[in-house]
Amino acid sequence: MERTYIKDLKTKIGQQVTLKGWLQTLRDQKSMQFLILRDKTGLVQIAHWKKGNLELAEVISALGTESALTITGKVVENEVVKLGGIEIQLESLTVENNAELPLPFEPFSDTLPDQDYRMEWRYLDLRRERNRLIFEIQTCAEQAMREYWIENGFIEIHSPKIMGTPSESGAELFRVEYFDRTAYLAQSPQFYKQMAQAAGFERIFEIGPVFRADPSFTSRHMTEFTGVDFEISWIESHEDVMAFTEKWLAYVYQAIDAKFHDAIKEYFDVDFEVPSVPFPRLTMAEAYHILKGMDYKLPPERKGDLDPGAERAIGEYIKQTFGHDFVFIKDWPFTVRPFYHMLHEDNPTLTKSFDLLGRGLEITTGAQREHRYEKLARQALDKGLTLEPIQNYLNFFRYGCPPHGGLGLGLSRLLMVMLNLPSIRDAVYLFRGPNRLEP
RNA sequence: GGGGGCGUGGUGUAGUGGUUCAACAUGCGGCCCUGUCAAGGCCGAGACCGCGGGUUCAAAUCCCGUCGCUCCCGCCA
Repeated sequence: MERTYIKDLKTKIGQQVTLKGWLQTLRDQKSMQFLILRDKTGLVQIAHWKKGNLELAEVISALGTESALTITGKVVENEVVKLGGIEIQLESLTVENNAELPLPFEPFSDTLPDQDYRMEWRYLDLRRERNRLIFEIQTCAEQAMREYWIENGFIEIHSPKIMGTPSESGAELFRVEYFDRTAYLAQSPQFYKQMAQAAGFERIFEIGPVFRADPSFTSRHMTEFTGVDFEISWIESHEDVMAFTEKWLAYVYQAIDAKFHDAIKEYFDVDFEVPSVPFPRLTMAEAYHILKGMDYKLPPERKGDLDPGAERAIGEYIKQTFGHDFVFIKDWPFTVRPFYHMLHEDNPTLTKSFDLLGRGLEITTGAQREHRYEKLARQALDKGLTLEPIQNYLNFFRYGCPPHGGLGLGLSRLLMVMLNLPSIRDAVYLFRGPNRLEP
């Protein structure tokens, strides 16, 4: 018999249906048993008169909550039933997989175990609709990103995650055995994205894993995460990248708003808003001026940079002044940027780069890249790098590479901002950190 | 890598020197209840208070070390 979803039951009054789902609650009384069944569309009560089928009553009595069940019964209206005024009169029940008792924890309890413990039993934690919703929203976000890219002529690439040479810095790379050599896990698709520019792809994107060997113990870092990257050729400056980014993100927010606005309010208590375009922009110099006005004292050793406290302060300022969740901070000093960011012609101490902050959290770094071989090599040397290890990268810029720029965005960080999640561990399917390799 | 906080039955918490300090909630087991609905009632099992050492007549409670978790900083997405 064809499966019916719980949300569709009101159209099936009087009919026999088959439901599949999990046992949320069992109320086992003297003469009756009430089962609350949950599927991804809702909850419904199932009623069973014990004397009608004593054998079945015994099976039901032995069920553990969270057991996976297939049940068949007749849909009846019953005003007495508080759960939607509908119930199923049970006819047959199959235990697909009984849940052992006791459960490691009760996923639907008012008080939940701490996050680390829940991670051990992540599949139980994910049974709550609030958690499943995060990944439905992530799916929607990725689809909207792709739609926007594809409509704008982008090509999707999948760059390798195993690399032979440390690329950007080397310090944060995981080393892996590769037959009789050492290889490294990619900490960014940066160089491969740029290769696609030299290849004449003009506009490319990639959504894929990124590995960082940083022993970071914060609520916003992971050693493996999903990076969202794109790169565009023939730009005039980083302003073009920012202009594309804000329209792209607004499109993503629109798609999510259309589908999940009410659910986000219900489960995350967030009034989801599509951000207005353009996003506010601040130069680093302006950001410093604002921080000074707010009496935020930046540690002196952070010259030219922002610390997380400063980012939160700026986010707060932007929210109050412009009512906006996002702000581009642009024109960062070369001292705090990688060697491949392009310098301003009229002020070579500053780069044509930007960060995007969402609610005071850094979710993106982008820039126009330096595509002129001599200048790029000079900048690498100025950063104290030697050219030999990055020669393959430098070669991209020898045979007609167009001017280009792009960005990298942390997918889980974007979800944190969208849903106001307190930790990135809420926003990722399975967390990987310095002390977390399982499950 | 540096700093702060926390660590009590399966889970979440209370207790912060002794005398009802090992408690409460939830979950689990049993019994009861004419249809319950965050079900309810009664009974029961379950923690040597992370681990090691120390102070004290006396330690879950104070001190030191250690491990684990967590947050902040550094680093970044």
